[in-house]
Amino acid sequence: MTLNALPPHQGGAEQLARLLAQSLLAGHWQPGDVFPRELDIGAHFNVSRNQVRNALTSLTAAGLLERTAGRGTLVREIGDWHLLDPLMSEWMTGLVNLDPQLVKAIYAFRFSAEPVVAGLAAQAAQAEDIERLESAFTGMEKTASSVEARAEHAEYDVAFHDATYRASHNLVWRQMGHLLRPSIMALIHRSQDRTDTLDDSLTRHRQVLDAIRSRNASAAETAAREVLRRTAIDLGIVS
Amino acid sequence: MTLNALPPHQGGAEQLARLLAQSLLAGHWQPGDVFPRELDIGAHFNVSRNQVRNALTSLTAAGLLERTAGRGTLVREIGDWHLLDPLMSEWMTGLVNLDPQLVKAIYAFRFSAEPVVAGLAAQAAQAEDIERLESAFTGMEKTASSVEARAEHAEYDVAFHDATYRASHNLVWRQMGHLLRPSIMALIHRSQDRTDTLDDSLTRHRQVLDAIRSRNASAAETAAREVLRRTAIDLGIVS
DNA sequence: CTTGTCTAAATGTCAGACATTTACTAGACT
DNA sequence: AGTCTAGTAAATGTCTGACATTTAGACAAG
Repeated sequence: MTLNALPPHQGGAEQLARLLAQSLLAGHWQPGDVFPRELDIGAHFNVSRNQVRNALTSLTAAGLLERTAGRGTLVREIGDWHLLDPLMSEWMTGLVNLDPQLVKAIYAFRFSAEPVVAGLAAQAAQAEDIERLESAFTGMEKTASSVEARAEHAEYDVAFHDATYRASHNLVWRQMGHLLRPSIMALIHRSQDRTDTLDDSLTRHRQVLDAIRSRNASAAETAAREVLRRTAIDLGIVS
Repeated sequence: MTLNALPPHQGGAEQLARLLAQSLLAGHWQPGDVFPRELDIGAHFNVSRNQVRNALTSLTAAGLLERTAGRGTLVREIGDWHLLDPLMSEWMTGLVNLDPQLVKAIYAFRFSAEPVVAGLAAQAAQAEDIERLESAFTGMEKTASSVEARAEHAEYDVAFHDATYRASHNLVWRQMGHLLRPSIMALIHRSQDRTDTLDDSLTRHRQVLDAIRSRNASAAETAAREVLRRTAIDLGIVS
């Protein structure tokens, strides 16, 4: 595998890190492949060795690469990736070629986890949590009709689910909210955003909101499951 | 807050990172506090500025610190910590003074999540997963009676739960296995390891194993809940 | 066939100078 | 007095070159 030449004309090591990471996340590179040497990368993108090292440090911290002193840099297998590192979420977001295996795995996780989270949220939500949920939901409503506001709608969608995780008032669950943006963005092109589909989605989101507001945990669980069910079926996660 | 002088006589920046991280994880330092400057840390521990920068880079990646160019290094609040970063797990493990708030949050997460994971495991487990579970369980049995094998027993305990996460065959759930070691280690001193308690624990673990082996998802869920229930009650997570 | 040594090549580390960002201070001007 | 501006100090960020350390492989001696 070689690198697609794309010199980052602005910004520093973060640009480079994103570039390299996305090359890995797209599914090019086999586990065990040797990654280019620092000096080669630096020469290729015309950046200093420092920048390269900083970028590679990030990728290593994310579990994408493994570096040893005299050997070089090796590509790690997908099972070792730190999918919950916020940097990973940032890299995954906006990547159109995200590995389908990853999209499916993340969605399968959400399908199994979010009902539980919604149930916890129904038990633990405070007034400000309800406000966040309502605000996100009304944003979804406003942007549902127009087609050009699709990106904005997705942002409100992310905000809604993130508010659910936060409402659980658990530090660990809250961290998983980072997975939402890449998961939702990866599927944005998938749904034909037919009007009836969107109406249906809105209705189900509203049921989650209502269940949390009325502190009905089991209702929140089933409602959250219904929100995700259609896409889960499409992805072959559940029948 | 000042640093407890403890010059790491061996190893490089990782030792320093662990030291600094544990100082934060123990709950000293208030959010917003200014962290010592690079040069001061270097002078204090007699290491080069490079080592300090490498260590601080790790802590920053873990969400413990926030660094800006001319301002300095600030301590971030607990809600921003990346609890799922494997480095964090490593730092938390073996830390006796772990913030009780953290211990409780992690255990509350496990109490809500592991039943689901066990259910998935019952659906997705392969032969090798069953083997891992059995191996870990027999290890727990062997080390249950003697008191001096308490640490070894805890390792088998970790291995058992980790095998459950792996058996779910979901990349995201698998990552959460990293939380197990600090969670279990933090509670090792808590239980008086009375014999009847240990017997009870073994019985419940066996029920999880049997349920997964017989592919009974709902039985696995309830069994996993029972494994965690007693400690959850002790911690005040559930009544 | 094993062992030891040498060499090349890669990442890791150091030290110093310099760049950049930020907060603060002191004036100058209205 | 108040406000804008310039300047200064202090912190993190970056660059560069040299050197250290680790690894894999080649090659020869036993």
